[in-house]
Amino acid sequence: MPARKIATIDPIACCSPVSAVALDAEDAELLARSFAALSDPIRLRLLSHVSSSGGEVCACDLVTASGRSQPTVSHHMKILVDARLVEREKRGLWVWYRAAPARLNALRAVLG
Amino acid sequence: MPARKIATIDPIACCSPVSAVALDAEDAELLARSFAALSDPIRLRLLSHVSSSGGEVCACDLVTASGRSQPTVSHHMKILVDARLVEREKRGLWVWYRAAPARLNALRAVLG
DNA sequence: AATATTCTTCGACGATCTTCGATATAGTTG
DNA sequence: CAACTATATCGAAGATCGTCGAAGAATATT
Repeated sequence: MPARKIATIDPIACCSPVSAVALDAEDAELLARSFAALSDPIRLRLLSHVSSSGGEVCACDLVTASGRSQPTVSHHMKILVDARLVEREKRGLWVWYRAAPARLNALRAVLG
Repeated sequence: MPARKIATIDPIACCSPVSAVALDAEDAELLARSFAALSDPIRLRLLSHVSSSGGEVCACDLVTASGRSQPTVSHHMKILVDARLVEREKRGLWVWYRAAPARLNALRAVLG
């Protein structure tokens, strides 16, 4: 089995490992966007907070935990949701976040 | 064995997986800097080019392969070197790069 | 020594990012 | 319906980033 691309179509696992084949421009763009979501310390702590909670975390809890303003947390969580690293569910007035490990697994696969 | 930190001292493998324990500010800062090195499509392609070559790649080769100016490539390669993702060796007039997989492995461990 | 070559650093410009106050939106409660 | 609450969006200020031409540093050649 040649070490070619796994599946260019699949937006979750788009690329073969970095060390296997040189990335084309489109895959690089997609991957860079994902890693950009992880390139901010506040976002990493927000993601870690959600992931390590085991279940769901309320947005209001993230505001107090991160020490940033509410609009700032909302902005960062939107980036994490758009990157498919966390899932968002609104129930009543509150918004609940939970980890979406599939994309993290894909990124891990790309790294090696 | 509790799922605490692996080794805060080690700059290579600094952190336990994101999903295990909430990151502190210092670890998040260090990790964010590493992921930031991967958050640009040009850098991803440069890294991929070096990693997939199997051995060493000359800087001049990277300029033609990336389609960017020579100072821009030098700038990006410096970021990758500073992030310990590639190693640089100067021999005569030429600069050679090779992959440094240890840091990539550490980042992969953090992701899961 | 003088010249040529390869790469790094500098300086600058435009684009993007982070941040937060103010405001808008959606949903609840009286 | 009106008041209230949790979150999202807007607008702006300041910081950081990507980019490249120009200049500088290191090394080889003649």
